[in-house]
Amino acid sequence: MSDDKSEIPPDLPTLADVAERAKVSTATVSRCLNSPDRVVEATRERVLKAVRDLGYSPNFGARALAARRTGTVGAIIPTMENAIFARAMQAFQEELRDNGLTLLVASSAYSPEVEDEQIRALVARGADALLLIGHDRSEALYQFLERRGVPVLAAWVHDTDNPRPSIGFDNRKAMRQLAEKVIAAGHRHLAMISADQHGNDRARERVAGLRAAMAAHGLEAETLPLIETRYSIEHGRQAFAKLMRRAPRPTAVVCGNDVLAVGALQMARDMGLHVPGDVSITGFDDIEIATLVEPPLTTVHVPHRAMGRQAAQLLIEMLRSGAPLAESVELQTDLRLRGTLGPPPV
Amino acid sequence: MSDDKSEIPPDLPTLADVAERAKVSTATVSRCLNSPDRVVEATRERVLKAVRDLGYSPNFGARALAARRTGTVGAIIPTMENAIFARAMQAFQEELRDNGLTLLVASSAYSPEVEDEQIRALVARGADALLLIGHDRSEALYQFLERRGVPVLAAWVHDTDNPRPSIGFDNRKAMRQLAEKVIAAGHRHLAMISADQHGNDRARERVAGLRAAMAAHGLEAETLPLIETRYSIEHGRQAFAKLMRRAPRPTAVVCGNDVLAVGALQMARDMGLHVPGDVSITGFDDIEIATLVEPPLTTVHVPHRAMGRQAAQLLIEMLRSGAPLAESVELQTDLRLRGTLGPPPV
DNA sequence: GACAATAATGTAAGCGCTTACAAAATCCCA
DNA sequence: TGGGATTTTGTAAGCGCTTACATTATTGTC
Repeated sequence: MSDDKSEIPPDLPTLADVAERAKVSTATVSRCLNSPDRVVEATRERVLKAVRDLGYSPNFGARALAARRTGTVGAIIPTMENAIFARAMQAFQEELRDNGLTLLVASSAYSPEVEDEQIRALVARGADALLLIGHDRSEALYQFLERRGVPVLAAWVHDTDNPRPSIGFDNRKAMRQLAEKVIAAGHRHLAMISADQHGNDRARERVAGLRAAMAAHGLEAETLPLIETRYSIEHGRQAFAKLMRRAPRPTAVVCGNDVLAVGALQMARDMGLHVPGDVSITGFDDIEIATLVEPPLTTVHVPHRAMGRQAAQLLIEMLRSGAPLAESVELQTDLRLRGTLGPPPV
Repeated sequence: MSDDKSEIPPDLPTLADVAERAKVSTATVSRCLNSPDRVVEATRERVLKAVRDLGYSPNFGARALAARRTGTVGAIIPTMENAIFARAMQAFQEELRDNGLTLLVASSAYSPEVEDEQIRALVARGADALLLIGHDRSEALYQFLERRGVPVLAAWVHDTDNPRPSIGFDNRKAMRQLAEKVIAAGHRHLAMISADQHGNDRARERVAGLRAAMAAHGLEAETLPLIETRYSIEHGRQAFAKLMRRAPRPTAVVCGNDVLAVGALQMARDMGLHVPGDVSITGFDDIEIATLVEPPLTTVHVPHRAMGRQAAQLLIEMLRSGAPLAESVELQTDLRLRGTLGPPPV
């Protein structure tokens, strides 16, 4: 509108300018850039020189429009604020980059509605493929993505019951293994702090894993004290305090992830409770803070980097083959038994 | 090439389809979507209904090509692996989103070369504007950006000597304030662990801040034991161990950021040194881990969220006005004096 | 009620690239 | 060395949208 001292639109060189300078057609220039081996060397060099001389770089929109793809992959993660997804995203991005693709990240704040919106936004922005966390989302959304031919890969989960492609691990099994150790340590009064299970299959599976272990050892899984709360240290603190007011007081608090566990640990310290002497605490994820706290956290180690890297590889494969289906990949987790788990107080 | 069971390109509805269904021209549909108030209500409703019925959503490439902008803002941060930039980026993204813009993030791994490459990649992807960390980069790069008319904002710095727009704080002043406290506590043998100063003005300024404080109090700033290392807990550990072998042994180790400080703290513990009894340690940034460690870290608090949010606002303003210049904004940091700083051992 | 001003809509020309197809150049071997 | 096979290059038709400008409808004024 009001163009005060409106800059003159910096008139950038186009393909045609390069073509003219190199005395070839635009098609040849395009080939030089996209499939160099379909052009004879002498021509290619001439063209590339023209590109350099002019400082040419292709117009993204035009390329996307003509090629009907953008070379962009989207990822929607629940949060960027803590380290849970950071490492995997870093690896994911590196691998994409090595393959000439760009990453577009958005976060959903653990809200299915926001996630829905973000997915549509990323697709509208031209994401060629999508990485999502978990499987839990509406059928309508999956249809929308299928209709648009956007391949989707779910990370952080491996669930043989779900046919959609995924890269991840079996959350239930992993939590169950950990829970077995907790029970083996002698605990009978367990409690859990979890993320909201709504729209979060990882959280649900982890709760189920704990319950399964309890049931297998004759503990009443149905009456497990369980608090669902947001993923933050502060919420972990509060949930822990609430659980400690229960009677009988839990001797072990299993947390759905490390962030909650660190909050619990802090609150235990503030309440003057000794860990693991008075109460044991476990986490899930094995992010960096797990080893920073004192005592270090007993948790489930998740291979974040491998998951990120392989996620990229799978997605690239899906993109190449044009087939929306890929085989799901299961990664293994392993237990990290550290200082916060011990026998219950006598 | 080989199209095994190649999906039929899902033929998505276009603007023209919507126009036909709503019995209007494509121009009117476009207006409904981009400047709804330039269309009378009845028409608008008819068009929006057609949009809904058809499940239409605009083609990104076409829109970018025709409108000569993409609605995308790029950010290049040194790393995604730790929390230093996470919170600010989260706020940045939220603010952009509220204004209908999308964020494209890349990381440079603290390498100027990678950063250069990433900047060009983001611009090639059609970033309309860019958020970068610090001012340190080649003149050629700035020229490239200017030529393309891409507004750039530097975050994490405020340096009145540098005319380019920025949002951030005075790293030197902040570190100096902290150093004054360290010296006031009685320390005479200081040491520092910093990030590589090359291509990192924040690191440089922080070192300068410490030196300035030392000089002001008659300490030999030139002989300050200084180790430059990568930003990771492990590197912080190693650097700390090395510094402790110096004679005279430093009584206070000032770290260029919290990640290094936490590594130092861990190593102190492993070496059987009491903090702050035997040695004081300070950080910079005040990220979450600062309060998780024991004792909690004395550090400089940086207003991450405010920086991220305001960065978005400034960039939006630059985009709107078309003017590549904006006034730099200085944010205030403040000291968080916690458990890791005490008097030197007697 | 006529006419100018203003608002709403339509027409159509690109935006800069990719790619199917056509044409030209080069290669290979009898 | 001729002529088909193959490689290299050119021609030109879009890709789906925005927007300047033209046209038509509506409003207000006297």
